[in-house]
Amino acid sequence: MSASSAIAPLIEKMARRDVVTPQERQALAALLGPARTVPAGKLLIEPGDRPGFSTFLVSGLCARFSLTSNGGRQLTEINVAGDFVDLHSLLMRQMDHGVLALADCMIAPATHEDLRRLTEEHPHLTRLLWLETVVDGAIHRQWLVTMGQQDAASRLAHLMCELYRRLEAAGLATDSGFALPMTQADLGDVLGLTQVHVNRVLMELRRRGLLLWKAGQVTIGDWEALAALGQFDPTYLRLIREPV
Amino acid sequence: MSASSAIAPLIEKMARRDVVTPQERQALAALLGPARTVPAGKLLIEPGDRPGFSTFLVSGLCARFSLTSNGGRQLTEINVAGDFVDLHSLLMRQMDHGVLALADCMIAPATHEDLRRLTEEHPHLTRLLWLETVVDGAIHRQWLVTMGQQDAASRLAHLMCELYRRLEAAGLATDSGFALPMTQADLGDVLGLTQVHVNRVLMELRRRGLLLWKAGQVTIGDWEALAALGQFDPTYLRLIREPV
DNA sequence: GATGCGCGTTGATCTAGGTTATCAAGCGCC
DNA sequence: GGCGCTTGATAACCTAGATCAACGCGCATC
Repeated sequence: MSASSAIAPLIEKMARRDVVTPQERQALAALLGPARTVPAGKLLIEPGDRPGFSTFLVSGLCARFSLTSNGGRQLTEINVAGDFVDLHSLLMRQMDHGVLALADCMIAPATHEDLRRLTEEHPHLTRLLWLETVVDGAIHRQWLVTMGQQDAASRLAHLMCELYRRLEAAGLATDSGFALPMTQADLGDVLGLTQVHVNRVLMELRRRGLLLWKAGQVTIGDWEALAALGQFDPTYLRLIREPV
Repeated sequence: MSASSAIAPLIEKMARRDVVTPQERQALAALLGPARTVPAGKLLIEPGDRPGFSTFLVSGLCARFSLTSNGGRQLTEINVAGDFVDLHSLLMRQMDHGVLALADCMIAPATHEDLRRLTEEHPHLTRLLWLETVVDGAIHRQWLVTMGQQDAASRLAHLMCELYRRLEAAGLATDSGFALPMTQADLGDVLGLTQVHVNRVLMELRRRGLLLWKAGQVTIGDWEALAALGQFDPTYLRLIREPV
């Protein structure tokens, strides 16, 4: 896969937000080093690492996670193709979390040296990359709101709405649903629930015809009802054209 | 208050992370418009606003919040003097949350026009401002971990540790504690708990000698025990010298 | 074809934290 | 000095979700 097609999903997402010039597209494509694959279940990035590059997700699905000393694991964001999974490490230097491949992933590195040079030479593109990390923050805030204020069913509904919209933006959803190759236990670590309770809530949503999740494939049964249950408002995903 | 002394707490924080040149200090000071005060309990920023400037907190204490349609309120971050409370609005354009003054606040605006110009002319300073928003994201992630994986007492302990370290970095803590002018109900909206349960947990921590909170003043009784209970690791606050 | 195992499903029981209500202390305000 | 309002403190009761324990099914391995 060429660097320019590898970076395509990111450019597509950025182009929904602002004009991206041919020179900028070229500069982005030039960032990516040789791609490699990581099989499902392996780590893309170890927690605490100090990478000299940021990792771009060309294809697949992965999740940021933190471990607690009492054996817990919290997934703090799910990343889809077109996301930099640790762009913030350019500035944080030390990773505050790890990144796990949920499905087989293809990733490509962008060295911090090249990224830093880009911030010197392409201020507008820098703002667009900055926006990527800012949207990560907005997603985290939204998850905090659902964790703190909504019950298990609403939380699950909200997550499914978010994933649908984000995968759709990356051209990875169908009219009826999307692939979600993770276990119910993984999902519990996203929502702060046990695998058992995730199962019960899934059953409930299935029974009410809102959602079907079978063989790693989510089928939306009733989008309106699902969005209402999850109190889903996509503003925070910032998928609209407003130049920066 | 002059612009240069108003921006001082931000420069101090940045200088813990990287070298900030005199020209950069000057450029930062030049960002701030005339300061104004907002009394405790009022909003600095309405949710959904499209401000033409970002708001810098010169002094006081405020919190980002989101409301849910079922009457809930979640505070997603507490901001201290030296923080930009909505730097991300430069890129998000529309606010995804509101900002509430917990104590009387003095704030100063930095127009998006000036901030954009700064990103054109000061790449290194741009990276330092970018880092500010990246640390916000790291704080959100840490809160997600505590919300999803820790019980009420650990969550409260973690929050107190975080606030202590951040206020200390801003020169606003004493050896023994810090001012926390908010109600137990507010704190419940931070932790995703009810006021009643916050009260129970506070009593428990007080009984165990970890913490005393009286008349808006937190006194740390046993830092080691508190940090252990909250599983607090300050890495995510990124308060160490590592040039970007 | 037997064996194991990951994953989903289900039931029984327990508990952290929610809900509701009450009361007292502090405090500005008339 | 009394009045109303906010905040903290507590108690009684209730529920969402955790915990623990099976069990079944698909699927890979031998």
